[in-house]
Amino acid sequence: MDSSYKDKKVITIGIVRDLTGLSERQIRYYEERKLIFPERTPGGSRKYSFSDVELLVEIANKIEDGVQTHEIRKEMIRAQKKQTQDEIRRKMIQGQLNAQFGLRKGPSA
Amino acid sequence: MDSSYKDKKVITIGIVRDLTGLSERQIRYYEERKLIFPERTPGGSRKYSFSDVELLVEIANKIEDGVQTHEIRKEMIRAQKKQTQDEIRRKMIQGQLNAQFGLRKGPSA
DNA sequence: TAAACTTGTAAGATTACCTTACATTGTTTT
DNA sequence: AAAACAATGTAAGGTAATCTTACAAGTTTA
Repeated sequence: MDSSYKDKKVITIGIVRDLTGLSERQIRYYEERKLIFPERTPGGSRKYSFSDVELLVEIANKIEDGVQTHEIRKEMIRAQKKQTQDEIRRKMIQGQLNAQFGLRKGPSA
Repeated sequence: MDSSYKDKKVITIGIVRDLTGLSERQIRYYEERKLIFPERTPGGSRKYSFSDVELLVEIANKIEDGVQTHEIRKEMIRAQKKQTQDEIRRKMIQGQLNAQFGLRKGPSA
């Protein structure tokens, strides 16, 4: 529900290289290892978001700490799974509240 | 003092074209008329920010209303001048308050 | 009407990006 | 230790994206 400019995929790989200090080779390799998922232009050029840039910096830090892409991927899946579960719980609680008290979407109106 | 991702110049002209619906010709022309100021890569490619994209949409709307770039530029300069004045006034008032009461930067600490 | 405004289009050149492949160095795994 | 894998560099050849300049054409302004 945030949906700012942060998640819009509009940055080409050259800019990402400059923003992160990583090589294009590295950026493409992390995609190959399924750590990052750029979109593509009709012509095939990669497009990244600012969120992607942030993620790449985190990845680079872990790599520097000796963590392998394989490990990083597992961590990411774990974190993503947890977040999904949290969202489900949150929605369930919201559902219970609505059922009990018939509340509206927000405190307004 | 905002300085989010919104003002970082990271978007190439093709993406701006897609985001705004304008032609590259138009985008470059509005630059020629000093309505927009992209940065450049070392190789010479233009780089725009999300703010630039928003501004281009506003420009496009005015153009559609029959306003000429010349007029739009005058409006922009006027608006910018006003904003500068507002900032000066705000700082002066802040200065007076600090002189009178010796307040800190924020309500924290 | 002449001049300026706005936009399209084309040409030719250059930059940016793509994929594939091979090499290297270090680290696991068998 | 040998083999396999991991991470990265680099090179080649090709395509996409962008750049500047110039001319055309319809519209608006002076």
